[in-house]
Order: sequence, then C-alpha cells, then structure tokens
Amino acid sequence: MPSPFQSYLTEKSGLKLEEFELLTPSVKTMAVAKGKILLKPGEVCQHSFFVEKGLLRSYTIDEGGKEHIIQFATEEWFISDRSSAYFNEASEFYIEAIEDSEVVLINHDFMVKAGGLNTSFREYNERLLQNHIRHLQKRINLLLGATAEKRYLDFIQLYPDLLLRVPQWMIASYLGITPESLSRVRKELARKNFRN
Amino acid sequence: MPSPFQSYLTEKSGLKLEEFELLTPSVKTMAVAKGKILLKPGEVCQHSFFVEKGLLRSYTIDEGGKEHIIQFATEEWFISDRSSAYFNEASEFYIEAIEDSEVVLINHDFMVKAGGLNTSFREYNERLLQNHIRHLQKRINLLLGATAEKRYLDFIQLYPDLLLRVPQWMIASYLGITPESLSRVRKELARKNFRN
DNA sequence: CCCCCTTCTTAACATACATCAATGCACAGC
DNA sequence: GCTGTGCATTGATGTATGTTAAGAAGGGGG
Repeated sequence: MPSPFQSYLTEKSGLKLEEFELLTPSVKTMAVAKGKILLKPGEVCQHSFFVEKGLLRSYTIDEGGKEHIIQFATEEWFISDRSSAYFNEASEFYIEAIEDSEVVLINHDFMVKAGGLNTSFREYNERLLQNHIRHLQKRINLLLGATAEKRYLDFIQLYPDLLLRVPQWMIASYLGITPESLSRVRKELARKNFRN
Repeated sequence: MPSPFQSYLTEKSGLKLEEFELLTPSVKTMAVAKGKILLKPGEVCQHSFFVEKGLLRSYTIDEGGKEHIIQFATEEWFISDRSSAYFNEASEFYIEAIEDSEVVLINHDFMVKAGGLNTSFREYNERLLQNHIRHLQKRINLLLGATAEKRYLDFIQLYPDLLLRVPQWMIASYLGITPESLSRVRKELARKNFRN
C-alpha cells in the first residue's frame, strides 16, 4: 500500500512507482509528538520534512527572546531550512511539531538520486523552489505595505484551515504582531461585520 | 571580446565558451536610459535582466499609491519577476532603470537551451534560486523583528555601494519606512557615533 | 474534582513610526 | 544669474501597534 508521501510524489512529480522503490532506502517515516523539536539553530539541516499527518512550524527567536514564525506545514506540505541544507550552513531556526504528527524525512541523497532518475522530478523540484519564492515575495510585500488587519485577512484567505488548528498567538507571531494586537484586530473586524 | 555577461557566466556557471556561442541568438544587449521602465504590472515578464552597467530596481505600488522597493540590481546582478516569468502570470511589479544602464535580456529559450547543454549550468541556476530564497527569508526576518534602525544598519552592511548611488527615499522604501523616518534614524546614528 | 497552566481578552499607558507642513539646498534648464 | 523641481531635513502632531497587568474561560493531569 503506497504511503501518502509516495502517492503525493508520484502524482505531483511524475516519479514512477518502480523508481520510488529504488529510493525507499533514503526515506524514513517517523512519528513525532506535539512539542518535539526536529531542528535547532546551530545545527545543519539534514532533511526536508514532508508532513503526512499533523502540523509543524518553523520559527526563529530574536535577540530580544521573541519568536517569529516563518512557516506552518500541514498535511502534504514540505518544511525545512532550505538554505541550511543546501549551503551546509548552521540553521537559524527551529522546526517543531505543533500537533502529534507523522513526517517523512527526506535527505540529500534522496534528492540527488530522484533527480538522476527522472527529468520531471527535477522540474517538479524547480517548481517548488519557484513557488516558494513567490510565496516569500508576497509576504514581504504585505509586511512592507499592509496593516495588521489586512495581513490577517490575507492569512484567513490563504490558510482557512490553519485558523482552526493553530493557537492565535502563533498566528500573531506569523503576522508579525503581538497576540494582544491580533485580539484587537479581531474584535474590530467582528464589530464591522455586525454593523454592516 | 567576451561581454561582461559572458565572462560572468563562464566563470560562475561553468558554461564553456563554445557553448555560449550557441546561445548568442537568445541573448540581446540593450542600453536603457535612466527612468526607462522595462516591466509593468499586468505584463508577463519575458526576460531576466543581467546588469552589465548601471543600476535597476524593482518595486510595487500599493492601493494607497505608495511604492515599495523589492530589489536593487547593480553590475553583475540579475533582476526579474521570477514568478511571473516562470508561471506565466501577470507581473505585480515594475522594473526600472535608476541610472543609464546596459542590460542583457535573457529569455526562457536561453534558460532551456543552456540547461540542456550543461549540467553545471542547471546546478548554477539552482544555486541562484536557493540563494534568492535565503535572501528573502532574511529580509522577512528583519521585517518581523527589527527596528528601522537595525534594518538600516543591516542594509549598510549588505550594500555599502548602493548607499552612495541610490537616493535616500528609495532606501527608505526598501526598508519599509518613510524618507522622514530614515532621516531621523540617520541623525540619531550620527549623534551616537559622535558621542562615543 | 480540583488545580494549574495556557490561551484569549480587555484596559491604561508607552513608543515607534507616519503624516503634514515648512524650510533649505543643490542642480538643471533657460 | 534666476528659477523651478526634486531631495533631504526638521518640527508638531496623529495613529497603529507594543507593553504591562489583570482577569476570565477552557482543558489536562494528579
């Protein structure tokens, strides 16, 4: 029976079942309990994590001790410190399970071999990178120009499912505001929607 | 005599001179006057631009009419709307010459052919993408956590050359603050450096 | 069942940065 | 040599968001 990861990959990247077989030695599935930390600053990131079930986040802690959430990852998402993995540098962030989760560990070996097997896998990988860039770009734009309220509305649009699974203080952290401010924003939105 | 672009590429990407010859039909060099706009929102970005001489910038204009600078590009930098070019979508930003410049236009054809000729070119291209991601990531982190002053200091570190070539209101726009605020930040820094 | 711990909310106050308006300054065009 | 135009600076004031502190509403573990 194919794992969710295998199904996902064969569908999205055009990797064949037989090809996937060859890669299984480079792939490990792992159960991680809520709160478990998979990567710490200072370590070199050795894996991409594919979430089969559950929810992870990546975040930094600044000199003032404040957390800033970089990314959430739910089912069928990848999460990793790409820069650390690719350039073999110390990572600057944490990756942590927000819920009890099942994740697939993908190492460098896997990427090289899969790229060697199959052109369409390489293309898929490039598409992932390009998509990541698009996403980061958009976020920068919001941070440069939009108020907390707009950023929150955008978040709701983009990740309606996360709204229900992630505590609000984490959403606030993702948006770059305090939980108190988010609370006020939500109150204000509720007021507007009621009156109109 | 090799163009700056050719020298750069052969050095960085391992593309051979003979291979480059095959690609010349897909490459055009172009002089652009200060103020000239090379890409507008709504258009699909057809080129990457490589700056041989001069200085370009990319920026968006938000609903309030305010500019937000995404990127500067001086000699030996690439600038483009990757997402637009790759996904064939309408671009959301402008690309404009800040100085009289010489740029190389690189189209999709070039990328495909170069990737076909040479594995190391593909690797080089991936390195560029990964590097871009690292850069965007860092900027997000600064926007999330750092004050205007810290962001400005970081900018100075990273782009000391740009400091002298770019008007301050553009630096302010890149940092996500107003020119007035930047002026005050600079004043404050000057005061500190004098006293200590 | 109770207690503790985390999350969320609310309020009063603080602050970084924006906005608006005026001035000075340099440089280009005539 | 003037004069206009764009950029930088400065001051007065406004506003969004942060900070601190407190209390209320759940939820899990003993």
